[in-house]
Amino acid sequence: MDVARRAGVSQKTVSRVFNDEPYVSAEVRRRVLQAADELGYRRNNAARALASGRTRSIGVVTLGTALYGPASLLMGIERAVRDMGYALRVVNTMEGDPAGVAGAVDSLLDQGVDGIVISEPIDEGSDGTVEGAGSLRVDVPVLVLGAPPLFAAPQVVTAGVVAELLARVATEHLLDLGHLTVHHLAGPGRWYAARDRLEGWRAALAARGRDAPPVVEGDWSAASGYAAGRALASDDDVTAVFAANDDMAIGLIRALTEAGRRVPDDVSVVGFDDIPVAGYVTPPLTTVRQPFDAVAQEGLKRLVHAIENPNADPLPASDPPVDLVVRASTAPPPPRTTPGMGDVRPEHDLT
Amino acid sequence: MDVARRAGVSQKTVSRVFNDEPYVSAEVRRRVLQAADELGYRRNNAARALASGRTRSIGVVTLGTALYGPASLLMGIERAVRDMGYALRVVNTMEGDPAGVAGAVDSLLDQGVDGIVISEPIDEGSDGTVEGAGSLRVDVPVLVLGAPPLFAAPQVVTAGVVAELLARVATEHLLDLGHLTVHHLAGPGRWYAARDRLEGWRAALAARGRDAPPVVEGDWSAASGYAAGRALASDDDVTAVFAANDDMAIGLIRALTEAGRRVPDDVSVVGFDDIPVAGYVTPPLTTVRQPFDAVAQEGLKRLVHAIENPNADPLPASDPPVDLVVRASTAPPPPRTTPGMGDVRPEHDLT
DNA sequence: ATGAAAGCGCTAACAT
DNA sequence: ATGTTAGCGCTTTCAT
Repeated sequence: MDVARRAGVSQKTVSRVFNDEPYVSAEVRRRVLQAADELGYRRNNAARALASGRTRSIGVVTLGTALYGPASLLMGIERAVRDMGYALRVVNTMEGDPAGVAGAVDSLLDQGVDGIVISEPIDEGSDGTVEGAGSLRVDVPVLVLGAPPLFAAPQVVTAGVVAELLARVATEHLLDLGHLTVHHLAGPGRWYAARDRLEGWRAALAARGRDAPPVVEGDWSAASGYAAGRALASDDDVTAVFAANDDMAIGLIRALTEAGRRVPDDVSVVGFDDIPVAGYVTPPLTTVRQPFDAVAQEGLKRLVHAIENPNADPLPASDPPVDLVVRASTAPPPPRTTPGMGDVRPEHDLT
Repeated sequence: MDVARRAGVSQKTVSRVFNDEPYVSAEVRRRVLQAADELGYRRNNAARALASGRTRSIGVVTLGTALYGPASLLMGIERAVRDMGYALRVVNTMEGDPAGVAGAVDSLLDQGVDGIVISEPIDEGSDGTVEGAGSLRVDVPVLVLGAPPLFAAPQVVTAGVVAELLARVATEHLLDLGHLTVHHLAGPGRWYAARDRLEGWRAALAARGRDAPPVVEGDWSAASGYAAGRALASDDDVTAVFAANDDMAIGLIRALTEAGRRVPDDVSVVGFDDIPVAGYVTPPLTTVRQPFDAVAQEGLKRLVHAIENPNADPLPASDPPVDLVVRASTAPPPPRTTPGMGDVRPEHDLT
């Protein structure tokens, strides 16, 4: 090619310079670099991929929501992928998408990627399984974040199953405050993320020998938290609720407050995520923070290891940090008195 | 190639089948498809890109934050890109990144993309300009979302400069309620998104002949809104504030409330974005909603047009819808009385 | 330390 | 309606 001619060397030598291979004299390297610069040369990735069989890119399958958790995780993934020297390709699977995760993976495979990240998948089949996951032939390593392995691939690594631990910590915080039990406002059952939190809550209660009250299921939205709150407010036994995300917690608190149940005086609420406004709503929300960046980095390190060392053993997983943020939405339970309504005092306008 | 041999046709015919080109008999098409299926064939994108000179992919440069606005826009872009039949590559520019937008664009160009989307850029240079934007040679069409054109590229199209309009609507809403003027809690001045909103606010005031009070600048966070609120609370002339995003509005409201200024009775607040919890904080927030999906779709349609018709005129821009969501954080101003503190009553715990 | 030759798997341009 | 012939711009392999 032109750069080679201009520098008076062979094509291969140019290739060596750009790939930082050894055995090029400083003088030749300089000439090549200069020629390339003058010509505005940049190497063609398609040709590289074709010749080498590697694309140096990683594909990620996400849910296509701007929810704080998934969006934060995606940003962490982008950063981790770039830090590892790969390019990132993104495909969303909207909820209700007929093709689902399998379709997204297929499209990534079509595009050509060296590895795939599946971020916080959900069940899609009516039978509670990931659509088509079994039938798809995946010939690159896969990293599943926040869910069990889903595909038969040369190497499947998982990371970020930390939600269960965080849910335990959140529940224990309420128990430690003296609450006899903790109710749970769960996310949609089809989300692995929701089920992990549910399991953590259940485990924390079981460890203290407490019965788990019936679960209320929301859809992550504040509106669903509000609806749950209206139902829960009439039950005086409810003194503590662990909500599976902050949005629902905020809706829940609003419904409780409107029903005359003060937070945290009458009912304590813990959220999940620590969204940006969590410290500024009324009352400031006690919540747990997910280590998105740490999870993404750790997962990617292991995925790239699997890509670059196909026959080596997978890298071991390590435990990410846990971060409980205690604010003002949690307090010890109210003193046990004769049943009856507390002082009902609606404080705020409705919409 | 194997598929061709197995189907007993030429390589070119296989190519025709997979590209839906005309002039293949139904019979041959069937045979080819079957052979491909049996072999688990999928076409190699690198080879396609190399031979055709097109990658069928679009790169997007984003800010790498999980803020609701940018994250929503990114999701809209992904969807739009996929709908147009392209693959999406993502590169973030973290704030403070020395390479900045130019570095991200460069890396996209390295990867090989047919077009580039720059999503909500910010100024990076200390002199208030986009770092290196001028010196970079970009030879593919560029779409800039929410900012003026930044690069000299074969075609540069912009879309989504709707923030200014939305800011006008928000400000006018407060004016219509009877407020004499409206204060503005702006986003960081380096963000075009912040400056657009500032301009819209200023224009709305100017159109009614009102003076624009001094601007308070935040950093999008609820904490910065809270800090601004403490400062504003002591000024009894402040009866209406337009915040450049909902997070800041929520922090602002908290500070006002703690200072004994009731919202909306004493001070009205309008936010920007309609984040998921906006309707469930106290009081439910009046805000404007950005048409992210519409902006992304329209922008991408025009970008793809520029990619596929290099010599044609750019498609005209169209106006996206405007959506003011009126909730309970805005009301007419309080009756003008003798100056003095209202009833100070701190209602909630601090963190 | 450098070069020559071959070929990765497609599509473009031209047959037939 | 189908086939042939060339490359696309690199990396690989093997020489030197």
